[in-house]
Amino acid sequence: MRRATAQDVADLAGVSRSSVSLVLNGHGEGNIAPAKQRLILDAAERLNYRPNAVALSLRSQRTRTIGVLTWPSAAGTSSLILSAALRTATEAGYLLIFMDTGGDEEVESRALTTLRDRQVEALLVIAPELTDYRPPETMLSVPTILVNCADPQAGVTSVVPDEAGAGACAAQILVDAGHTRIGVIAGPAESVQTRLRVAGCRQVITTELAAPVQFVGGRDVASAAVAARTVLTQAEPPTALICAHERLAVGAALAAAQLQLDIHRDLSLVSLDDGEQLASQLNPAITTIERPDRAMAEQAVTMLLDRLTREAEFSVKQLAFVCPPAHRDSVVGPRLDVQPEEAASRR
Amino acid sequence: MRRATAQDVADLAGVSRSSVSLVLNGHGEGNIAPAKQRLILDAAERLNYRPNAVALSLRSQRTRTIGVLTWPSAAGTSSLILSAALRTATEAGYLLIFMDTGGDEEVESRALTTLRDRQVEALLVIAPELTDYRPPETMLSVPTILVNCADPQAGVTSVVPDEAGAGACAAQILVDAGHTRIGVIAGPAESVQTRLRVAGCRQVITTELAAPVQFVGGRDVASAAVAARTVLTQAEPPTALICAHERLAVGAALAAAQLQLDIHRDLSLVSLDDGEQLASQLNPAITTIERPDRAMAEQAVTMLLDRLTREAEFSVKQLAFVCPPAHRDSVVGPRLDVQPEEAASRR
DNA sequence: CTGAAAGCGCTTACAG
DNA sequence: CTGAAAGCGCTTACAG
Repeated sequence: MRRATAQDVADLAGVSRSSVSLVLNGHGEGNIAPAKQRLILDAAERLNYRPNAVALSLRSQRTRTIGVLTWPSAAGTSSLILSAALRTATEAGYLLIFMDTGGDEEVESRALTTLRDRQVEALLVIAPELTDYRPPETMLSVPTILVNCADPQAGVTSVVPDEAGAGACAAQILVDAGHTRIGVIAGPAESVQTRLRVAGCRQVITTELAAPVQFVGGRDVASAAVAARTVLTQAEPPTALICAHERLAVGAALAAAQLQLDIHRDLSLVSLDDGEQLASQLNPAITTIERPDRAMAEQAVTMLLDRLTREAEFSVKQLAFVCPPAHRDSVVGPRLDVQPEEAASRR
Repeated sequence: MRRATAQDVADLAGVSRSSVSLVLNGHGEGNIAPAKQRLILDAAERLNYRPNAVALSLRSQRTRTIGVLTWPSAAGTSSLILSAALRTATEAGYLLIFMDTGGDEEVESRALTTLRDRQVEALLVIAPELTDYRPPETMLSVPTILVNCADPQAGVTSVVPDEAGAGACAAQILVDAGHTRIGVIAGPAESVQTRLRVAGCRQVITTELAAPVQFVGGRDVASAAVAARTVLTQAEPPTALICAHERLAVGAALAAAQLQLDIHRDLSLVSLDDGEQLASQLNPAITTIERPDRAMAEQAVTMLLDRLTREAEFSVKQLAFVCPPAHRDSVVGPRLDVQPEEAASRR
């Protein structure tokens, strides 16, 4: 069954296509006789008429479509970013077309061509975790925003989490709680995201504490467990741990369990990132510094829409979003081993 | 800078639009003089001409676009399904337009209308975990496949994992290894996915073992840890555990660590699902039954494309994909507490 | 107040 | 061998 066109409506109502268009777009008043308006509305209703968006696009030269490029891969991209971007765009009447690059420049280039052919009005590049992104030349022809990745040359505007700030926040929480011996499960050194988080920790710890801090590796759950075990079994173990990622926190929790260390009583723990809602599912729930995925996505899409509708130029090149702490039950003051005389004096 | 149109190419080459179209679409041979063909090709190249896909769609009445509806929410949807669907569609020259329903029928209905207006040729409905899905009436006008969800009335074709088979497979692995006392961390009872997995386990265990099996709850990491601890500390504890989901396996691993139980030596563990690659990151890596996300997505898109290009009707109403086991290091035979005389007799 | 015409960018018969 | 015309479905000036 073919979809009804404006011509079908016009035929049924006994008027011309122009009249149908006028009435259905709210320009009937003062132009079309009230009786005819009713006729047209009824006919449209009866035929279940809806304008063909493709024809509309060709006519108006606007597709109301935003291309989304996942880089280096769609796998791993935050579904929170996706859903927030989706919702914001939909509410404004825009559609999102997704394409994956697979981290391959050749594929990326073809994807950009396809998107350009489809006349997308703007572009969003989304990365699973903060990385550098070097936009190809062709990208410049359409308003573009990078989400969770940034152009080192700052040629393209980006919306990113303040990862260093997040690391600093984590460290500050522990320092404020009174910890002086802090260990950091740092994660893979080649990751931009991890490097920034650790740098933020280091900054706070070294200035506030003037105490040595231990940075150990860990790239997945198992290796984080090993790293945590190593640092927790040495002579003067840290009283608190910072994990650069929630998976590392799972590893740390595993190590603590093996060592019969209670995460509330014996050891404090702060984790960066709770995108997978893993850290918050542990017992006790781990205090985390969250990545503002929803806010970043909303901001990016909103900026794009503003640019498209109001022709407003982007006023900033990089927007770094604060990562808010979620205080849970894994942080308390350091455990002071109670001395007999001290205990006595308390009475 | 405006994009070049076929008219621009025609003007530059000094021919008509028709000739440009003919040559650029490979119908030049025998129709257009070789010299003119060269002229046209050069002009197109010089102007960086690419046909406008919107105009093409209007003309051909084909948008080469598939709508993707995430249900009940985009958050949590497997990025593996997304990336596989993306790749398969892209390779065939099709585009994917995503819309989220947020689990709201009103929103879903609006999304379907929008997709219909945009003239999508087919529809994919994707769920984060196996659930029932009742397609609204309006859906029936375009070829549709449900991925990871199924229509109880079987009105719409669906591609799903064989969750019961996955559960059975997990149980069989432990039975084959010689375990007779098996505990199951079952997960939330209201989840279709979980219910089927547990039913599969139960089936195998009760027929193969004629031994009682313990099913305990667990809905997240923390509660799974509690459940595992309960079952492992009773009088005759199970020698092996099945977790209906990898998050539950993390909980079980935590409980085991607290109880100083070694997952290889003292306790075997099989987990369903490794979509987040959590179970495989533990130490030892946990044997899992994988969800065939990639295969399901490829199959669904391929069926849709076949239907669109070859007009082939769907021949099956439901495709249940086998969930393949990934054997790792968490399964060995049950630990037989070595009796002195037994040990002696072995010498 | 209303219809005929033009045009968005394309391709495919159809004349010549 | 090549160009003019028609038409996909729409809207917006423009005549009347």
